[in-house]
Amino acid sequence: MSIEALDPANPCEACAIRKESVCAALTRSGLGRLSAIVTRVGFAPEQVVFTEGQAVEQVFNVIEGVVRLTRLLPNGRRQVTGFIRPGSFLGLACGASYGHTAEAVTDLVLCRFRRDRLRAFLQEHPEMERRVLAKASGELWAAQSQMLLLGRKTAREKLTSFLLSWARSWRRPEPRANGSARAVELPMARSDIADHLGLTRETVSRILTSLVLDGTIDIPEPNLVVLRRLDRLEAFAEGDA
Amino acid sequence: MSIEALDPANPCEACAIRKESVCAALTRSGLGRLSAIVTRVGFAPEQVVFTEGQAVEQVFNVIEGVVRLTRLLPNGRRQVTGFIRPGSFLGLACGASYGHTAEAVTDLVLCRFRRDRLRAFLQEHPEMERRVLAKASGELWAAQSQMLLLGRKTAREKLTSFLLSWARSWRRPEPRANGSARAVELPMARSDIADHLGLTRETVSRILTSLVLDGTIDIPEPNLVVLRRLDRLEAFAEGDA
DNA sequence: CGTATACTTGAATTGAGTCAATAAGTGTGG
DNA sequence: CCACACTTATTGACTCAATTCAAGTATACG
Repeated sequence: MSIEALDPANPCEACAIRKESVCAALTRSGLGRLSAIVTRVGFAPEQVVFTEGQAVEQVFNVIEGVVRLTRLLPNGRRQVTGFIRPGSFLGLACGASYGHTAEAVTDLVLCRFRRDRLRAFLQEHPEMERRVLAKASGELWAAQSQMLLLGRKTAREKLTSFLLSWARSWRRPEPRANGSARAVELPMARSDIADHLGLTRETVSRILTSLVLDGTIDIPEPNLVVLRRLDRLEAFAEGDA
Repeated sequence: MSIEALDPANPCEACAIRKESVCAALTRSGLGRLSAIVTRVGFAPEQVVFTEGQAVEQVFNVIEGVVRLTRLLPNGRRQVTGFIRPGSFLGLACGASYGHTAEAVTDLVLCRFRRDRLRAFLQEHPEMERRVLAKASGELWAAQSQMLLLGRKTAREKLTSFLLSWARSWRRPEPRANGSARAVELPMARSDIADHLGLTRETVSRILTSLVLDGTIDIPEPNLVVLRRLDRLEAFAEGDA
């Protein structure tokens, strides 16, 4: 199912997102040794990377694409606990088994490690381990923000908060700023957004249209949102409206 | 504001909750060295241990009592991100500043460490550091479960899930099992529960009464719940009803 | 004892969900 | 290139679970 891409020499050194990833802490020689224990793998949209409950034998660093983390309730209801972007790690802060299912939203390129090997590597590279811990505490912070959102925000606050935080995490592509407007790609489906925010796809749709109607955003194509009025979005996100 | 309790000799070795805490991994001599960098502090109900946004200079191990972690929205809405019971750590998985406010629900006894000192200690005691990491990944798992609860469960499912998980975490006191019933103390206010579950205090109250009326639980006093029908509670928690 | 605080209960309201229909893409094979 | 099936997104009408607002009751406290 997964496509192996064989990069010669020292692939990690050439890695596009190294600076934003946990690997940033490593020296050239460290990167060389890291290259020895890593495999690059690709996934097509909707492919499953790992499943909730599985034993954690592999961990992944996201190089390209977006990953969706989900948890299911017995009766089929779904919560998307997060969307993971390049530079983040999958599976490191898990215990013995994965706490959620990870699926590809877009085409995906991941670095795959055997967990025990990476653990051994980290023991010899405390500078990198420190960054792993920092990422983990960032994850916890994000999880708490999400609880606040899910428990105490209205539908419009949820959606505007989401748009803003997604826009902020979107560093790479062109900000395409024509008059303070910012184009943001939303590669995931409306139902993914809904399941992330504790809403239904219909509500997500309705609120997006209402934001278009009042000129706050534009949706030239379903997966592209132009944030026209950041000030107004921020006001909505804080509930001042 | 905080009361210092001066224990002589090797206080850590005598610690009642050592077995369930991160300190369990330490040998006697390790405990001795740990004693040297720890201070026991007490807090009265409603006292603030630390505040969201403060720089993390101290970290705490909960010895006795219940701590409430909260996050606020600008307009005053509150989310209780968790209730912390003895054996858990406060502040370790934070970055530079606390991600939430910690307040005493009951009378509290904490072990206080200077963060940098504990960090140095952990570097010399990887066996304990491993337990710290395990606790952190447990926290993350709990956070994700809470997201699922907040985003995708009904009020009754939320409340019954909460009662069950609180009962499970309640290991110390007498199970008081007369006919499979289990008495559980709920030291926090209804509004704390509501803010934890993303509900209002009125809804919490109403659902508790309905559970009493159909014989699933009993509430002999406002802060004591007797779980009469665990089977039924579990069914409610899963949404099979 | 009066007073504040927490909890419960009731009635009315409403935000978001459900159900149902339509529109807009997307891809396939003839 | 077009017709068909298929999926995803939007829109509308109606419903309902949970909130809001408003008492009322119990409990603790000085």
